[in-house]
Amino acid sequence: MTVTTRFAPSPTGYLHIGGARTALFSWLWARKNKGKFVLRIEDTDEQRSTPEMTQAILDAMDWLGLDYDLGPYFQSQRKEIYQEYIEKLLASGAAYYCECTPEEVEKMREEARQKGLKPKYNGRCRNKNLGPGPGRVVRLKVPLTGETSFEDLVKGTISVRNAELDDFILRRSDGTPTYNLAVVVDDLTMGITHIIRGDDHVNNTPKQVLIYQALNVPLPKFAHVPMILGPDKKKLSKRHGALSVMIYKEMGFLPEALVNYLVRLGWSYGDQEIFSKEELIEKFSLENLNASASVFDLDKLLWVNSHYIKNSSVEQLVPLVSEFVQELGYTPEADYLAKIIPLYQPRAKTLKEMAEQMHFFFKTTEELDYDLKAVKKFFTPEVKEHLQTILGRMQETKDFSQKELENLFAKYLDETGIKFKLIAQPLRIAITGQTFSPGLFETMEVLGKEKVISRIQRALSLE
RNA sequence: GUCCCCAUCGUCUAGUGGCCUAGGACGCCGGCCUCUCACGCCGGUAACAGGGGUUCAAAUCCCCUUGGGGACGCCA
Repeated sequence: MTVTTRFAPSPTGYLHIGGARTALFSWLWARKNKGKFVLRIEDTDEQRSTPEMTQAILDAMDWLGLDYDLGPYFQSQRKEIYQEYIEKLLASGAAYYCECTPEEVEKMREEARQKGLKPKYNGRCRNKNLGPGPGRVVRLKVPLTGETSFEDLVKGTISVRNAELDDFILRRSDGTPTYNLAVVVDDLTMGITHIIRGDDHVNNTPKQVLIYQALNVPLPKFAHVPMILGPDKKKLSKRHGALSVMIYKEMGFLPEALVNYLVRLGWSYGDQEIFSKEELIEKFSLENLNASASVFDLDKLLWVNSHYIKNSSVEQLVPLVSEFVQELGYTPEADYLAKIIPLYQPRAKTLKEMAEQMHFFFKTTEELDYDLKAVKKFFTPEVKEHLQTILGRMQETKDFSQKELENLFAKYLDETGIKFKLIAQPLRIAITGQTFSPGLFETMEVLGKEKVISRIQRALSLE
């Protein structure tokens, strides 16, 4: 049987970090086993589901590189199939109609709570043999005794006493199927072999197992992956910021970096930290998934991202960085950007940071803002004299390459006996306006003779 | 409240009864490199939640406690 996994988000919100990770695990498992990955949109909650959210989820998966083989299927378009299965359950006596109103059921729950028990429906209509009728729901007749258990691929055996469960609803009074019914029917009819999903579904699983059993069909394999927690160890939520994965794109993360980080969060392969996608497909396994929840650590993500930035090719980076640069209001030529990017690859943690740091490459000499405090500190009369002389020599140079510039300076230092340190910072301030930048010679070469000279001139005339 | 799940450095983790004086990574601290900021390199800091068992031997197995998370909808 071909391994088939699925990702089944409900389009009531953006694709968040936790969802992205389970999608990733499902995708990896399918790819590793040369199986199929199904995308299913669980939009049975018509009030809260929107096409915009569906599109946003699709976009996010696309950004992460999670391609699917089948789907997207929409639960809203599969209503007949659910009805068919509900009828089967009704016909076999595994399910029954219930006429209790929501208020009545709430009362039962309240009574149970009073007694310190788990709030449940008390099975009042279980033996009434009711037929269809307005306002009536269909409930599953769950065994009163015994227990329901299943093998979880990450957590081991999980079992619940049936007495803990109640006769939950399969079909609402408006005729729509509930989540638990729809999931089982979908997973069954789509041939899902491995259900890899979030931890928060563990409690639903016994109910679903009961439906499989009532339908008299074999169980798929289950793998419940732990939740991702915020730094406060609470479920990751809006107040931890950055919920949607697309926000990470906006923050300047590379999708490969996010993928790498997310996989390593809760999964490991010895001591290895960096994995290419191909390597992940080869090495991923459900057994190595950690059973406990893990805390999202932005610092480590940043580190992984900087690794990927260092190891990306300039060609890959140009279009990406270009977007961030444009956001800042600059529109450099791609060729120019391609020369600047290598200077920042070793020093930037995000693409956004990269774009922000290179601003002085895009400004004209007149637009450049000088750090006046630094100018005051470094531009002593002696230094200005040196810069003046060097300026003259630069003007005479034809070749403004890094190598030629290094020669020019070496010669000057040799002649005057001064240390490079004495003029390095002043020169940096003169050509970048600030006290930090990539190496001076690389910077000057990329900036070009004309700009370098005009900037030194402007800096010298500042005070 | 009830049920389910989980528990190694601050964080992600290695560890599947002896290789553990518990390894790696991020972070942090210190040093080196150096034209600044970074990168890089070297070194350091820091953990088996607690208590009982089982065993010649336990971070590893069992039980209890504690702590954390999740679920208890005609939401998904």
